[in-house]
This record gives sequence, C-alpha cells and structure tokens, in this order.
Amino acid sequence: MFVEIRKFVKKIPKGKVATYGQVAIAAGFPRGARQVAWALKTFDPTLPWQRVIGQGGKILLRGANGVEQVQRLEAEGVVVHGTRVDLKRFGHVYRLC
DNA sequence: GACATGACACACG
DNA sequence: ACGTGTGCCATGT
Repeated sequence: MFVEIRKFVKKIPKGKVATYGQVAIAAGFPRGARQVAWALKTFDPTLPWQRVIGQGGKILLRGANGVEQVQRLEAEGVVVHGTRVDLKRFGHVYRLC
C-alpha cells in the first residue's frame, strides 16, 4: 500500500503538484485519499511529500510543516497564493501514455 | 469487533 | 470563500 502510493508520489515531476485524490486514483485507490495522507505523514525524506496537496490546490498542513511545504514548493517554482496553488498551472496529471 | 482519529473529498447553506 | 456534516478507508486502543 505505502509502496504503491509512494511510487506514484515520486512520479510527480519537480515544479508540479498533485491532489490526494489524484494520487489515490492513480495508485489504484479511488477512495484512498486518506491513505495517501497516511503514507505521506511519515515525512519520508525520500518522498516529495510537499508536492501532494488537497483538492483545489489547497495546503492542508499547518504550522512549521505547512510553512516548510510552501517554501519547498516556491523553491521548485510553484507559486503559492496564501494557502493555495494554481492547479491549472502546476497541477500534475498522471498520463497513461 | 467497536470506537476514535486523521495532510481527504464532496454536497450544502 | 468558508464552516459544517457525511462518506470513505487504514490504524491504534
């Protein structure tokens, strides 16, 4: 489970972000948004957890973690408006190709 | 097995 | 846009 989710999280390219639902669906868990969060909450350094946000590009994390996420996203070129990100521009879409 | 919790998502007002 | 209630699923007690 973690492996699957993490695998898809790692597939998110730099400068882009994906929603929990998006990752969950891509990983094969249509209703596993919470499980995605569960896998990310471990703050595994090998995972780009900052690229995973809530529906609509909303930053769900709070406090130091939220700040850190915003900082890292900005560092990757993602423009964050307060607690949100433009999914129209930075929303990553998993392609089947 | 039941209950409570959690970086969620969606419908309503 | 925001707060609230409900549905979903895995984990811990």
